[in-house]
Amino acid sequence: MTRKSSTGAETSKTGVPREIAAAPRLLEWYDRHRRALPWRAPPGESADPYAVWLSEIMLQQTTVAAVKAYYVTFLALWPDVAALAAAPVDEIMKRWAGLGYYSRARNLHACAQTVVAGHGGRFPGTEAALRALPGIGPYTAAAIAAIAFDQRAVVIDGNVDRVIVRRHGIEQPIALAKPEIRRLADAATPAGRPGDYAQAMMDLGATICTPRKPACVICPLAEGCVARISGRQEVLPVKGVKAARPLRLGSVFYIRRGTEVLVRTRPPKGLLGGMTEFPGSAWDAVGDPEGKAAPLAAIHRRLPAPVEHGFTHFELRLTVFVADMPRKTPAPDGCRWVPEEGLDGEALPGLMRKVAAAVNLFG
DNA sequence: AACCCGTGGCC
DNA sequence: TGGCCAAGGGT
Repeated sequence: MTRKSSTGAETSKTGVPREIAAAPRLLEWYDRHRRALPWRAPPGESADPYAVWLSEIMLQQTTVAAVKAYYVTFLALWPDVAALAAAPVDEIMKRWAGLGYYSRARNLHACAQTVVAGHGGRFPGTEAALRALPGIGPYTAAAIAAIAFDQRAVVIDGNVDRVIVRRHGIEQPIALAKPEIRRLADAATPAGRPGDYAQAMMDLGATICTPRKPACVICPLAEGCVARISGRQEVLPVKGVKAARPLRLGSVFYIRRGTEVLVRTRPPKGLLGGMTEFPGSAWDAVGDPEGKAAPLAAIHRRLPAPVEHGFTHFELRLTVFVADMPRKTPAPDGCRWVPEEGLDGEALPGLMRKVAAAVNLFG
């Protein structure tokens, strides 16, 4: 007979939690349907900790599709942790440009240097030691320990959250259910093939137990899934209350000197930390509609349409001003001239690429 | 604990 | 079109 335990976990007639029995089913499915990804070792081969680490950092809050090309480039430029540690951080920022969450790039470099200087150039093989490295949090430490070092670690990412919430019919928002999710994930994690199990959960979440329209009909874990049985697979997980995204305004100045353009480097920490930008005003509720924040006194033309960009927690609308300066105009303090042709090679974030594109279009 | 931190693709 | 979402970490 079937009953519910106090945690809400389904139990079989033997009293064994279904999650334990589910692992072999999941691994069998993984062996047939695993995605081929550039950072994955072939079946049966052990993964390179450096490759696993690099991919996991890039994949933090970032889609597989966006990561692939960056990963291939990084691995070609810096094939091992020593090479990455020896690279100038500016070069890493440039190659990271466009991928977002730029503190990851700075931490990537810091982590590589720590591994070289403090661990003899080899990644530590325990979850606790990995967790102590810059840019490696609970998820990434567990993932590397499991995938690269074959250790039984409880790997919980957004996919695992979603799969477990559905499988157990948890009706609370994920943020409130974290402790229970952790308990259930721990109970479900097998001792054998921990890396494959972790990646199987991610593949399941990415291809079958997707956020929208999950493909329960072909799901290897459909049996015993509370959400599936109750028809609530498209309702769970319940979403939490989202904070409103305020609008911030500002100005940005695209100032040319012949074939060069004026740029500066943002402070190392905070939004777009360490990245290159065109000079401009602060971003606030008021903005700079008249272009008073111009770094050089000049005749500026205002582009007909502002550049808009969505960040995680606010929306930005930038008024773009364009000016042309005489050949020998010196760069103001904190700014420098760079060839327009070389902008692609700068550590230019997506927002600033939008600005450059708007200038090319209108000005 | 609650914010802060990018970007592109999806429907 | 706009809100949602993606292999989270730092503070």
